[in-house]
Amino acid sequence: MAAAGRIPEATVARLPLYLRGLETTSVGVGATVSSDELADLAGVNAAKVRKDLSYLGTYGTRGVGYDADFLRFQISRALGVTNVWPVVVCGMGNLGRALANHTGFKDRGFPVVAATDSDPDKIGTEIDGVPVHAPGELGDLVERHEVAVGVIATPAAAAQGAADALVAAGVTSIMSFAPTVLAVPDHVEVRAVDLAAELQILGFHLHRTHLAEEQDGD
Amino acid sequence: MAAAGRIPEATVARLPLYLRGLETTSVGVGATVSSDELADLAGVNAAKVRKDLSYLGTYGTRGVGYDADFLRFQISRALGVTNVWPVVVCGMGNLGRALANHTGFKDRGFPVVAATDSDPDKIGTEIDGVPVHAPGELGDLVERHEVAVGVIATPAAAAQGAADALVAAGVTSIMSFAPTVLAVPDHVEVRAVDLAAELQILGFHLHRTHLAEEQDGD
DNA sequence: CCGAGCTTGTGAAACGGTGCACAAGGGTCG
DNA sequence: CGACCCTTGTGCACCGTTTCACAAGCTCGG
Repeated sequence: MAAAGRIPEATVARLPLYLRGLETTSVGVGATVSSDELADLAGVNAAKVRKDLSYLGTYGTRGVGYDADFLRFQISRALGVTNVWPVVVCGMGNLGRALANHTGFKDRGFPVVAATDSDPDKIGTEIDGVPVHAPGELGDLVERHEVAVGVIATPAAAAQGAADALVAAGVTSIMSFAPTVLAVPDHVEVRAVDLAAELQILGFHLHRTHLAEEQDGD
Repeated sequence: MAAAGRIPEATVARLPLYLRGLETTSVGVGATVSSDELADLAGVNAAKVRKDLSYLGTYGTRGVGYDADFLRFQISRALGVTNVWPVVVCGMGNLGRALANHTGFKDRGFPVVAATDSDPDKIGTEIDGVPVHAPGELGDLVERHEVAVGVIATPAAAAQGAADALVAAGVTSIMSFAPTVLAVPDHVEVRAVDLAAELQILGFHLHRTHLAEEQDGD
């Protein structure tokens, strides 16, 4: 299996979990992890770990495991974590503020360098150290800070406008929390996170087990 | 295809999107939607819409489409949206506060009735109308408010403790934002949302296209 | 009442991902 | 130095999901 062939999307989605696992456990230099241990750290099974890592290259040693440090480096490299991708947050409501201040972003190479909001009271201020600008300045902001990723945390009604502005400014990666479908060109990648939808999926299963219990119990 | 047979997990995950689509477009009583229109509203393709809806039952009319109101009702019923599932938020940091105040939750049947935090300054206060309690009171809170869903928005280190407390209190549905694997019994369903991991997936593709451009361009 | 036109519902094929099971191969100890 | 142990890497079968393609079936106009 070639070192840098096509990596399946499902594998890409798990690489951050492996990396997280390797980084949260303080392993000494030269220490090894087995696929079993890494599986526990990431919450998947060992077969998947081995198959996933095999897409990156042959970095393990049979009978021993993976050198933790080396593996961390290789996953980081595959993910491009060596780069720093500046982020702009559109919409500084409750969620936007929380995201702008989220330490996990900066820690993993995604510093929030600026934000936009349509509220005149917020424009020109700094919220938790992040300067808030008018939506119209998005193009400037992207260019000035070499923004690579846009996070949309506006109300649903404003989301498409924000997306359009981001795309116009040349941003090709968008993470959207707005409960809405965004229309963007093909070369732009959108990851939509609908928190309420997520809860509704939990609700579906709750509902199911409730029904089953009623039918069963009486 | 039976009306209430097993619904594939992938379909369940899309039902909230269909519902969202139907609710955000103000369709008159008696209006119909075609699978094509609904596909646009939900951001999927028409074939998937038809297959998904066929798992719920035969609610469309050939040559016409689906009665929008009736379909909305049927999807709601399948999802159990008629029920209200009270939510408790563990960890009132930036993210927890944003979630507790998220209107999308209450609007879709998931009112945040209480929160916990370990900060003594917050315990006993109300944040945006949500009373904050000590983590030790979780059991009481769950019982008193008939909490059905726990949202974990604590730092990673405190997440397992919060999960344990929720499980001990009888909660079987957990949505976790902590970048950590949670160990829970089999009957407990966890949906883990790692926001930084999400960005890293975007970063991977950014990295990829950057590499391709470099190799291509010079 | 019939035919044209449209949209659903659904077999069936294609696809991607998962998990098993085991050969390959390095380490270790006697 | 050889036998044993251990863990990786991977071929393969399986499964859930997606997509296609088309028959079934409804509506409407003539």
